[in-house]
Amino acid sequence: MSIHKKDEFSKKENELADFANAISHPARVAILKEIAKRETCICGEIVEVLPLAQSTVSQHLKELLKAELITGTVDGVKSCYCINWKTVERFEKTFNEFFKKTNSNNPKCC
Amino acid sequence: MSIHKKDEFSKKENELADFANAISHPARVAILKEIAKRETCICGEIVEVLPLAQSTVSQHLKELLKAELITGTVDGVKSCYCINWKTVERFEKTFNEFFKKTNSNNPKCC
DNA sequence: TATTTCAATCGTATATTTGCGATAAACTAT
DNA sequence: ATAGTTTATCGCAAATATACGATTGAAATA
Repeated sequence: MSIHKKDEFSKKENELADFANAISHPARVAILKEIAKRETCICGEIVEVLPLAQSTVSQHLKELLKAELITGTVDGVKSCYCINWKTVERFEKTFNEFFKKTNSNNPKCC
Repeated sequence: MSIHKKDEFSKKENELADFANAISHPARVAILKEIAKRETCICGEIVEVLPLAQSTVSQHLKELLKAELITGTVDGVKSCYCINWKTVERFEKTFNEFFKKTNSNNPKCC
């Protein structure tokens, strides 16, 4: 928290960076894809389709939860996960807002 | 390259993760913002507006270049940088494609 | 009740990222 | 030629991230 000077940057900059960080690992992208392709929540089964140990997958799920990209509930012995579309849309909006402000085909650019 | 099993995941998953990784640090977001807000390329001046050492900023710029998020040219003793809007748009597209496939307001979700 | 199953957490090893100062390389100005 | 600018790179220290096996706890089942 001292060498990584996150406090020196604005809230928006950190928000965008944090979100990006959540999907900055192929395993987390794969997990999201696996959850998103279902009609309902996914209960269990995530570990089986990933080339990673159960504890590792659990850690990645924890990070996705922390970023509020997924929601989780407990169903008996199983854990169920869903995409949190609200967060996905919020990121989309923040990203577009951030990058769409300026001229995207400036001839004066190098 | 062995402990981080990136090879085990698909090309698209890695592409999305790599892009996200490039903007997963507030300093890099701040750098992009600084470059994007100009009408033309930014030559020099980046270091002054960031709370980081020159060498650190240079490293972040290198990463943004690697991700092709910015382009760089040399103008005498100065280095000029521009946003590579093509990459920004490609990410936007990949991201939307990835997340828009499924129902975003599924009542069966937890 | 005893056993099995599922998933979170702990402990640990290794790899990567972040950050800075020092230096180098290349151009500019005197 | 010399001195000053600007930026990339090197070398290092510290922080984080990634991955796994082992363990734990809680619920399901025999």
